[in-house]
This record gives sequence, C-alpha cells and structure tokens, in this order.
Amino acid sequence: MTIAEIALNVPLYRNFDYLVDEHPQAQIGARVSVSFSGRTLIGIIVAIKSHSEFKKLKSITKLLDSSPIISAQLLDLIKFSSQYYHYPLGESFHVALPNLLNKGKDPDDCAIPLLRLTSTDIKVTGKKQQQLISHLHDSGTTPLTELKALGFSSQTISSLEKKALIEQIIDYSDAWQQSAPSYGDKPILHDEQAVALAAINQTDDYRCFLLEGITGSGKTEVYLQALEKVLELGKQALILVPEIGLTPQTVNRFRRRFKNIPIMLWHSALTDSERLQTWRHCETGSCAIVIGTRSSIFMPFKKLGMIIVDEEHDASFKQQDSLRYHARDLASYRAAKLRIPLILGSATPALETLSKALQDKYQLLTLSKRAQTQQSNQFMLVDMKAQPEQSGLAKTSLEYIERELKRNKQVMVFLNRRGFSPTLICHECAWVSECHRCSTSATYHKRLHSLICHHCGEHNLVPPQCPNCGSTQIIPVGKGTEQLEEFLSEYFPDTPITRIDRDSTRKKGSLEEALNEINLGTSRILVGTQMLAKGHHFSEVSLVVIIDVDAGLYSYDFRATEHLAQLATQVAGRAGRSGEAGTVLLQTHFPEHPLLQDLVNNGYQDFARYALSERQETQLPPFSFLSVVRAEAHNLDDVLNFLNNLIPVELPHGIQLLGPIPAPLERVAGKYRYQLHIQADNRTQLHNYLGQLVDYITQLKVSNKVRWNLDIDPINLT
DNA sequence: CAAGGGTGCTCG
DNA sequence: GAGCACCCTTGC
Repeated sequence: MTIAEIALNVPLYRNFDYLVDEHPQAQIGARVSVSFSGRTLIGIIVAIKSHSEFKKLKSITKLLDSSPIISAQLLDLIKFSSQYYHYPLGESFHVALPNLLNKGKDPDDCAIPLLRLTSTDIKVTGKKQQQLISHLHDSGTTPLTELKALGFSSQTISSLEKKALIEQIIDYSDAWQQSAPSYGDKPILHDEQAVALAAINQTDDYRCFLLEGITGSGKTEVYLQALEKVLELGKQALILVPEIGLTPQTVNRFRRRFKNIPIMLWHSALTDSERLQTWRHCETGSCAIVIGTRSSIFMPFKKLGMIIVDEEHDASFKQQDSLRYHARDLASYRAAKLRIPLILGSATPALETLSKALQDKYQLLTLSKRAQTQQSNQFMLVDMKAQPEQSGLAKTSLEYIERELKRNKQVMVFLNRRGFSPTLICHECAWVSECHRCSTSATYHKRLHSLICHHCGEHNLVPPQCPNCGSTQIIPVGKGTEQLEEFLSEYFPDTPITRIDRDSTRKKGSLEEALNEINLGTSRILVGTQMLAKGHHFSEVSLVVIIDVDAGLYSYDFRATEHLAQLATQVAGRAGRSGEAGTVLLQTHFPEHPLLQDLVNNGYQDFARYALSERQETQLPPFSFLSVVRAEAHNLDDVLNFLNNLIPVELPHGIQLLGPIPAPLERVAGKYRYQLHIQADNRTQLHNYLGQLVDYITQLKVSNKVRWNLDIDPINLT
C-alpha cells in the first residue's frame, strides 16, 4: 500500500495521509487535489510511505503534476522555513509559491511571450517605434507585459512585428549559457573594490561576504563584476533588493551591463500570470538573473550560483505576517545548502550581520572610498535645549537653510510624521483628539480638515467646537510634515517647496512628478518622511535637516538607536553627491548622548561597533535569541488569560520570559494587543522550547478566543 | 417545531 | 480555515 503525506494550506501543525491508489506515478513535490473535511483542497506531496498511523484513509482525488513541480532543493528550503519560523508547512507552501500554482493551474497554460530584435541594426521612422527599438537594444529580450507596463502600446508592438523587425518568442531554453556573455562598458575598479572582487571570486563554496561600503563607494559595481564569473559558469543569480529599491535605474544598470543575458524582475506589482511565468523561467534555467524583493528568495532556480542581498539591513526583507521570514536569513540558509557565495551589501549593516562579520563567520569587505572623488558628508548636532524653535525647526537650522538657499542649493528637511499635527487639544478643557478604537490620538490633517487615525485609518471631520466643553479654541499640538511645509513656505515665501510623504504621493505618478521637480531644480526645499530616505539620489541637495532624533534615543524598542543611525546615514547619503560635501543637521535635546556623539564624530561604522558592545553588555540580540508571542482580541481578559496561560510554573534553564506586556499601542482598531517576550542564550534551546510552546498553544482552549502569532527574530517590537 | 445563530470540534 | 453537528433561542 502506497501512502502520500500531503501538506495542506490549513492552520494545523501537521500533514495528512492519503492513499495513492490509482495514481502510482505520484512523486514528492507534485500537487494533488484531495477531499478534506467536506471540501476539495490542493496540497503538495511531501513524503511517500508504506504505512500510516491512521486507519481510514481517503484516496487522492487527482494528481495535478505528473512530475514534481517543486524540486528537492526548494522543498528543503520551504521545510526549513516552516520549522525555523514555527509556521505550518502547508501554509508555508502557500506563502512561498505563486498564487496560480496554489490554485492548481498548469504552469504552461499561461506563457507570456518575450520580445526581441531580429537584427542589431534597425532604423524606423515612428517616434514610439524608435523608442521601443532602442529600449530593446539597451535592455535586450524583454517580457511583453513589462513593455506594456512601460507604456508601449499593442499597436506599436504589432506594427514592428509585421515589419519583422521584432519577434515574439516563448523560450524556455537556457541558450544564454552557450553564448559567451557580452558586457557593456565597465569601469576600472578602485583598489578596495578590486580586493573585494578578488576575495569573492576566490570562493567556490558557501561563504558569506559583508560588503560594508559607504554610499557612493561602488558596491553595485562589485556585484556586477562578481556576477561575471557566475554567468560564465552558466549559473543563475538572485539579487534581493528592498521593496523601494527596484527602480528602473537599478534594473537598467544590470541590463546594460549584461546585454545578451535574460534578466527578470520579481516584485509586488506583477500579475499572477507574470509571476508564474517568471517562476517557470527560473525553473527551466531560461532566466539567468532575477532581481526581486523579499519573496523572490523562494524562486525555483535550476542552477543557482550566487545570491546578493543589497541594503541587507532593510526592514522590508522581514515579512510581517503569516510566515514571518527574513529573506536575508533564508538566503544564508539557501546559499549554505547549495555551497555558493552570498554577498550582503550595505552602507549601514544590521548589527546582527556586522556581529557575524566581526566574529569571522562572515568575511568583511570594506569600501571606504567614494568611487568618484567626493568628500564625506559632515554630521552636526543642533542642541535644541533653550533654543527658539518654529514648527520644529531650530533657529540654527533655519540659518543653515537660508545660507544654502542663497548659494542656490537644495535643502532636504526630514520628519518622520505626516499630517499637520499628531494631536488636537482643547485650550479650555484639555480635550484630546483621541481615536475611539486605538490607544493613540488622531492626527490633524489641515488641508483635508480632518482627524485621521494613522493606525486604524478612521477618518472624521474636525469638530467645529470642542466635543467636551463647546469651546472653539481647539489647537494643534506637535508637528507633522504638512505643518513644516506650511511654515517653510511662509518663512521662505519665494522658494518652491515639494513635500513627499504618503499623503502627497497617493495619486499614481505624483511621486515621479515630485522627484522630477526636484531633479530639474524647480523645487528648492524638500520636506518629507522616510520615503525620502531610500533609493532616490538628489545631486544638488547640500543640506539635510533631521528634525526629531530624540524619539529614536529613548525608545522601548532596543533597536531604535540602530534604526535611527541607519536612517540618518542613509538620508545623509542622499546629499552631496555632485562632488561637494553635504551637511547633515541632527536636531536633539541630548547632544551629549554617547551613541549620537559616536555617530556624528566617527560615522556609522564606528557607531555600530560601539552599539554592539552595548548589546553584549545587556545580553540583547545578537548576543541572545529573541522571539515574541503576540495576541490580540476585543476582550482584554481573553488576551491576558491566553498569555498568562503560556507562562510555565518552572522555566527551562536558559530561557527567560517577559510579559504579558502591552504592545506599544495597547489598543488598535478596537483590539487589545499584548505580547510575551521569550529570550534564550542559545538558538537550539529556544527552538526546542518554542516547539513545545506551539504544541501547547494548539491544544489550549483559550487560543481560539484570541488571534495569536509567533515571531522569531522579530525586528520590531510593535 | 422550523429557522436562525452561536459555539466548539475536527479534518487523514 | 471551514464545514458541520449540536444546542439554544426565537417567532409563530
């Protein structure tokens, strides 16, 4: 009797056995449809065996794949993720696989053609047609859907096709491996880059490199040249980038360099069929390089030769719901299993990563020089104590801004809070604009004349009078970007200002428009939230003001200082790119704070090493291992009851429990949120304990009254 | 007494 | 997560 063990997308920490019966060709890694408690589900065969503990087994209804759709390699990665993050295997598959595969679709049913030029020397008259030709010339073979997303119409495409100047192909061959790669123009590496490249090229086994390089030091060039060897061996590469990092500039740089090499993208804007298509190209080996966000760590490469994680410190690599994986950490598992090199690149490495590099578990490669000779930016602390301030800006900062504007430079003002003010209060009776459903105040948006809760989204018009005492004196307290913009436009009436935050860029294309204004120089002052910090280069910005540094200094989250230092350094990296050094002002009430002093005087590299020594003293991660059980429910007692139930009478040795403690926002959208911190000295110990804990939770009755989740290696404690 | 709704159990 | 049995309420 042959039995298949099947992982199903249900929230249960076990698999289910079915009889193979009339489907003897069933193999591990194939999809099946089965009847499961009265409905039909699609599952994945994870084992074939001859015996089951269960007596009355049902049979597989249908075998969907005659050969495995999931390779042993990918299966292993997903199994590992499921175990490491203590998430059910069937649900882990559901996260890792493209939607259409989860739905049982035949992968070959939805092929998307690629377009390529039929010859290298083509001239046409039409403007749009010429654009398409030169795009294909620069970028090489490109999927049809990607061209349409770039604004090329079906008409443009079909008329060129009729003239036989371009052609559509559906090609799953790995022909690119046969022809020698042709490289576009490539610069000569400076000495540090050359050292880094040599170290990477020396490896033909698993090895993790931390490429610690300041902004502008040429990390991307090292990636590009490191990829040459991989491609020459006919192997594929995965480049993981933060959500915001997948800009056309980045992609074009890779495409220009590797002209006859198929490069595909993976990000949240793809349609279901584009996803499946890219997945298939990876699996067949017809795609050589994937540039993708977090979830591309689960791509089914046929012959993966290298993984690169760019901006490895970026929080978007950590999934914040369902399977709470960290793509960087899974990348290191995958690379180790495949015995291939992994490159982690960042100007501001995460302390976890840096710590491993300093312990020689990772090889540290440093790029300290800027590729084009530029000077480093200058950090300066602005002491806010006893200093006049207007809308959050110190007098000193205003003087600096004025000076730079007179020099005809651009200025960037950074404040991580949108809206006009985070709170409205009544001047007479101290009524506060609290959100009814969350333990926070609703933010005042002046232009919309609204009170909006940034946590649950509730939206109300500003009351004409105080709801409590009827007074008309309702005043804004605290600052947001909207207020900052208003103040600056009054203070510098002749200076055009652009604000960039989620509110100002809600409309499609408005972010591009704003960025364009800045790059054309029309706009002189940029006001914005952390949207400004990532990905965009502003060459004429010579001054950056960071308004509120203090929130990051004394936070309940022990990682807050690290994130502040990363953010400040990344924001600073946006300035002074045209050759001249920029100035970065940090406004603070604590200019003597040792971590700030270190960051300002010695830079992130030094700060990070100092912050690590502090973590060691306090035995916080990476010097201990952390996980969080979170629980939420409308009824507070249910939440507390659940979490208190998880605290054992006697704790195993080496495990510490803290809680139940309220989440930083105790109530969001009407639900109470509490958490339990579980810390251990040793990873194996922690995982054994969590395994038992999950068993216990699933048997516990009160578990049904709350929504709970387990976060391994959490990166924020909210 | 049938329809409607809430609860808890189980899924191979 | 979802179907289903079970039980209780409700309305006539």
